[in-house]
Amino acid sequence: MNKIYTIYELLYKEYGSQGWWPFLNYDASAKEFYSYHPNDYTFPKNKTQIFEVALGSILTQNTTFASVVKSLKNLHSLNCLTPTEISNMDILKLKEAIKASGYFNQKSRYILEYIKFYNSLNGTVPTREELLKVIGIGEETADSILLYGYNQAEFKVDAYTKRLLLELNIINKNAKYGDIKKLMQDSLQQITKDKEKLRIIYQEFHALIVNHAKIHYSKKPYAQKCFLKIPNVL
DNA sequence: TTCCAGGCAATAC
DNA sequence: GTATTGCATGGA
Repeated sequence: MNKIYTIYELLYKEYGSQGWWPFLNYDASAKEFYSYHPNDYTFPKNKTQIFEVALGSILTQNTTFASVVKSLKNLHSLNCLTPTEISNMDILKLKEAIKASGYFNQKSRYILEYIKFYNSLNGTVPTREELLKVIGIGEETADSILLYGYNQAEFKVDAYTKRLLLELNIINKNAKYGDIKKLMQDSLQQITKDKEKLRIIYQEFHALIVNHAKIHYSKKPYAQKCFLKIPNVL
């Protein structure tokens, strides 16, 4: 009788492993420039990829990842995907490179603020509290960096998560980010206490919600064909 | 043309 | 502490 876990199982059964976060493919023979890695939970492989997650997490704020990929491609073609290289860029070139992701004035600043913070870490894992002090890093971006960059068991809530749970009458409309995050984590911690298993579930679950919501919760009226809404499914 | 996208900070009450 | 507003491009 754990509705949240039931939703996870149903989504996983329907869509399978999502393999988030997508990473730049350094293999020139690869079909996609940015690729997902279903059923492989050994990512990120190195510091470069951890930084890539943070960069993508900032760029994807209120934007589709397809637009983010354009920005990342631009940065890659300029050989500017590392903290040092980005710091040394002309600010106007940086803005131009990330333009496709929108809010380029704000996001260019956010990226530079994050790099300052990132450098101060000296390779250590940041805490959520520290991340939230960085200009441009809110709750979702912090959880995104921790969950997908540092493989920490921090559930990432987004607009889709709230919309889905609202539509399924599991939360009410004034539920805050922290309320929803706690509900998800508390529910899933009933299934296992194993931190590593939890982070994998959190990683897949958020990605599954996004995938499902893109299909059923993007256009109003929502949930016309959402299989989770069928009576007695949950 | 309008609507929305893997949010955040600043400001106003 | 909660609600509103500006930020911006790009695809459907």
